[in-house]
Amino acid sequence: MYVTTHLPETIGLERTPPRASIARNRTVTIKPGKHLFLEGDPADRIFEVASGVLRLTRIMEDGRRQVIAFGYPGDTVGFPSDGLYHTDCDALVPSTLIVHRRAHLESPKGDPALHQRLLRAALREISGMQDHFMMLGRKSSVEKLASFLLVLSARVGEPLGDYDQVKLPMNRADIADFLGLTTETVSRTFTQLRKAKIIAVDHVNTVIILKPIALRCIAEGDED
Amino acid sequence: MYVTTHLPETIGLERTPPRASIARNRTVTIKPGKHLFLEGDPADRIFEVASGVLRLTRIMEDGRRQVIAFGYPGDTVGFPSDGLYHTDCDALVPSTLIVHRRAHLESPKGDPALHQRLLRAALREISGMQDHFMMLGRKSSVEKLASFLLVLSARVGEPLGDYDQVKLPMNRADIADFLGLTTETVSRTFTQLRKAKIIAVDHVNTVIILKPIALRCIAEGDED
DNA sequence: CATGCTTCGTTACAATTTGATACAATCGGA
DNA sequence: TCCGATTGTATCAAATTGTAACGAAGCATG
Repeated sequence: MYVTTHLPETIGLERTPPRASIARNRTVTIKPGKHLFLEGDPADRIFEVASGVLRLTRIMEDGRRQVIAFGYPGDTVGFPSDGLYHTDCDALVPSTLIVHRRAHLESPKGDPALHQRLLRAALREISGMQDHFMMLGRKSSVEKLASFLLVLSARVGEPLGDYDQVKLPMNRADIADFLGLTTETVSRTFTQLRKAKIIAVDHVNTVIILKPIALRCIAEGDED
Repeated sequence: MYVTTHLPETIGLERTPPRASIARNRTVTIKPGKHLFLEGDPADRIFEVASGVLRLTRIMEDGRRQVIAFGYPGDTVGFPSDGLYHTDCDALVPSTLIVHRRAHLESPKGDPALHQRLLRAALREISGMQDHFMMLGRKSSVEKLASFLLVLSARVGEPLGDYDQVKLPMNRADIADFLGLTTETVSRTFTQLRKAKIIAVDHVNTVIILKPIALRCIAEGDED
């Protein structure tokens, strides 16, 4: 999910290019469910999310899935290694992306400022992933969900009266696969936070954070 | 733990510079238990492991620890974000490191080839971390340990008769914190693999892989 | 507009894995 | 050889998962 500033959202347009034939345009739009790239595809382009939400996943042969990250506006996705993408990437909602050539990441020739920016994004990515390791390896299910909601709240929360409201474009299975839990556990944990009046859930995919401080305590494991 | 080729090992020398005052030498040595840097330190240097093994960790306020990675020869550690290190790093055995200035990662001026190499290392790092996500989030304890031993075997295994031998410079707690388990579970799982005659354990910190194929099956979750 | 289908989320209960605790065994350094 | 740290083992508790059932929401069809 990365940790960056958020840009204003715009609604994605129509034209969705078939994957692997992305034109040399500066921006591109992608519809929900459509793939931007797959694991193993040659990675000639790097994408900055301008609006929408992307989902980066890896799948094991037996079907187990890990959501590596959600790509929110301001995030950069598609870092190559050995010239290939190492995750699948698809859109959760209509999204618009700024397209960069891999060459701009690899060499400052042509656009040193862009090179610099992509490089910084890669380093931020490493740092963000290190945070997530702690989450996956050492946090309990409540701590995971609380942390997740807090990060989303900081990134894309919208004020609603005195509270903060967070829309969840992903379903429970996505959250589960992101946090290393099962959907049932995610569901049970939502209920637990709801019953403790720390959050309220509206229409399944909107969360209102009633007690942000309590949520933070839980996320960090202060007592229970 | 990263996935790269291994260089020949050499024994670390005497002089251990105090952290944060690393000279402008090209290489540096570090003794077991000594810290190369801490989370939050200004990150002016990037290090390539020439010999030895490093441990990168993050610690939560309540003491919970996550081993982010082990740094083996060929690995690069110390990628900065916002000019700071985001993990602690110390040595498990005497280690020698090649020191690079951060500037070489951030700009090709001065040494374009080095810039290129550090950049590639950062991208490999991202890819390697994505692998580890799957490990932490979606694998069982046996699968985790089997995967771990296989990667070590591929990276630093030594032939021993018909088999492959792996030395473990880290203790059970390190392995546990790397895999998101407890030491007891790691211990149990070692025993389990030992009783199944898939590995043999010599002097606690040397593992002989008796059935590499069976180990791979377990690592990938083929049956049980 | 009603119907049936499907997907998704929630809940209850059982099963399993993992964690906690305690203690014995082993290893390595003094 | 002894001592302390690490590791292994056993037992029990707790947390998470698996299973199954159910209800709500969305969608297509008649």
